[in-house]
Amino acid sequence: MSNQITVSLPDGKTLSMEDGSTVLAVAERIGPGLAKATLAGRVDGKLVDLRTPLRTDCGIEIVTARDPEGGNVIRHSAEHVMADAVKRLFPDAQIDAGRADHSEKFQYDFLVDRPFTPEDLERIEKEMQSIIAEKAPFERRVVDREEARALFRGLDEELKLSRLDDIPDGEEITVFQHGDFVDLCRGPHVQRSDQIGAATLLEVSGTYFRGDERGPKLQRIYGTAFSSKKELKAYLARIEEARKRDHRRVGVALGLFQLDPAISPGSPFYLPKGVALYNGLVEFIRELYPKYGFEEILTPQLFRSELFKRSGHHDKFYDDMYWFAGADEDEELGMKAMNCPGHCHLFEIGKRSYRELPIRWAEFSRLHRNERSGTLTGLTRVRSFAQDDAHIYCEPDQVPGEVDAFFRMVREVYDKLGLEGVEMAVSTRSAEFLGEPEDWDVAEKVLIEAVERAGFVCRIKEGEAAFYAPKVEADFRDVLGRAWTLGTVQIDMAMPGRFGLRYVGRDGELHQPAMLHRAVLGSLERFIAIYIEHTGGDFPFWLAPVQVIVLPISEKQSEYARAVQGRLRDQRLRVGIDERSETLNWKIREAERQKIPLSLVVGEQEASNGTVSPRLRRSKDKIPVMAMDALTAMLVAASTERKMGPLE
RNA sequence: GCUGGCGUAGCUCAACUGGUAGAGCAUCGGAUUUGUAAUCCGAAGGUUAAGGGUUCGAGUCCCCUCGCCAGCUCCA
Repeated sequence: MSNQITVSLPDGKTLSMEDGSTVLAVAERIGPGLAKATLAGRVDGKLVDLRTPLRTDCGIEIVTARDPEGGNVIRHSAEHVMADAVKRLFPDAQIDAGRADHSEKFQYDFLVDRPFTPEDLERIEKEMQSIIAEKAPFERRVVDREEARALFRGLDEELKLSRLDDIPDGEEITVFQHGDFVDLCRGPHVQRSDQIGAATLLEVSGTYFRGDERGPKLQRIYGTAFSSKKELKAYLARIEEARKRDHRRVGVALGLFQLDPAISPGSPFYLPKGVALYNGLVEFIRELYPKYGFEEILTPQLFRSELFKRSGHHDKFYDDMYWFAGADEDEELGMKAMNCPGHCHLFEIGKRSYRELPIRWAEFSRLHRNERSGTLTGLTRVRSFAQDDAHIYCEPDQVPGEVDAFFRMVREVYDKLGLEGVEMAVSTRSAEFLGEPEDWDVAEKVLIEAVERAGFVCRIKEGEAAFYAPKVEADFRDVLGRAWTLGTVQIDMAMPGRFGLRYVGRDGELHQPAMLHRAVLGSLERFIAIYIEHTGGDFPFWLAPVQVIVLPISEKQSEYARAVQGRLRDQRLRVGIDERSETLNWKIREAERQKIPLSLVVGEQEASNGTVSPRLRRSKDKIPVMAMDALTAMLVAASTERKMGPLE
């Protein structure tokens, strides 16, 4: 029994420990300070509870609050503390299960006879504070199924008994206890409750047991916890900043769009400034298309359902589309929800030769999808949208080159937009897929290799692909650390076959082309929402709805100010003017609030010598007065070369 | 769709346990003619989301419709 195992530490040192020692014991051997700070361990890269006995030689890292995983351990423990607090205050409540999710929140579901009120949350939070102050140690126990069953039966925790039954035979069953509260749990957990430095409850919402609408209705409480009050404060500040940047608020404040869900749910009404932004993005992509070999096409908005039967959408996507009865008897029309069926049909209309491949067809048409009402959110989830969509038909051996070109375009576009830190995620086939498994293996491999060639970080999302294609998603993390999917490229395994697409090859025989779907910005609506929140409305100069505003100091300079505006407008710049009888200070304040990149102050001096006094957004730095000729040339260059700032 | 929380002026928000619907910004009018982030005065703006009910009296309580927000396979 007293065999020794060897554990190696991150710094290369090794320790000889008794077989069955815990992570905590290792930390204690290293030093008392580290032992005190220990929250969990990483054994051969895998997160484990600090009480788990070590049975074999292994590499160990000690997880403390400094480790990002440490926060998750703290939140996972705070979740138990919250459930404990609820049980103390509401002894009849049944516990279901909790979770520390990826967004720095934790949650726990309860079966109670009435919904929790905000006052209840305050009481629960207070109770949590006293549990934390009790410095209750967390204990881990391995139990067998019968013990666990007896335990939760004794506590009248029926939901928990049901959860227990979900655990497959042969799997180790562990429970964690602190004070009198015991829960079925894998861990890992903190040593004592006071390692939860700061915790607060955020909101309550309803949910269902196992997400099943027919099952019991539960109450879910959300909270968050950190190792220190300072971190909690920073988190709350981040939430507040996100709230301020909410595109629904900023979009309306900047006069970009209006939403009227009562009149058209899930569809934006774009105002002129919003259209400037929308068109600016479309024109940007459109301008790059010749370089990347794309041609734009336009296909109908309504198709007979025959088309969607061929594409498979009538079968797999029916409820997500809008359908109409046509004028002819039995005619069913489907509103365009995606461009690909129309593109495939267009491909098959002509006789295609290998000489014209790759065919790269792009389309910016508006699409309509019947999204469930509860899922609609601002511009991020809408029923009416457009994509910078394109489909590529090529010979199979041309696929890797096309995927490489996609990544080049993604990089160019995101760079100009100032989007950094994009990661790629390859989704592999799910249980339900069309086509041959061997073809999928090849396609998945092509995508992974292309991501690596392009030098992006590559993650794998097992089983997350759409039924017809493995895909790569460009995941972008915004300034607040939230991840969003932007562009995507997919290799279609189904549609060329379903449409019977053929081209004449070099050998004179008919062959089936490979087909790619790709979008760089993805949905323009979603992109605009994300971009508003990322930039806070501070758009790059080339994209700003109003690029320049002219600010005459008094009405005496009106005429000159209009001349300045006219001259810049002649160069296709978007230029406003503020001729109101307000102070200069007020006009500048307004220009700042409207996030206009450049203000041009014109007073008596400027008017008399043909100059302007430039003022950059968010900058107090003095800029010397500039002559109109020089300024005009500079602004035109900044706009056409798509620079971030006007005077770069 | 379902669960919970909500819905007051164009926007942001007030209105004690049911007792005369208010403020700031925006808008309009007037004064002011301003040199780098808030000039002054005044006016107008509401069927309190729609409908129904309880009450002497409803923004407030109840019912219903519409809409918004958060969440809704992913595990103890």
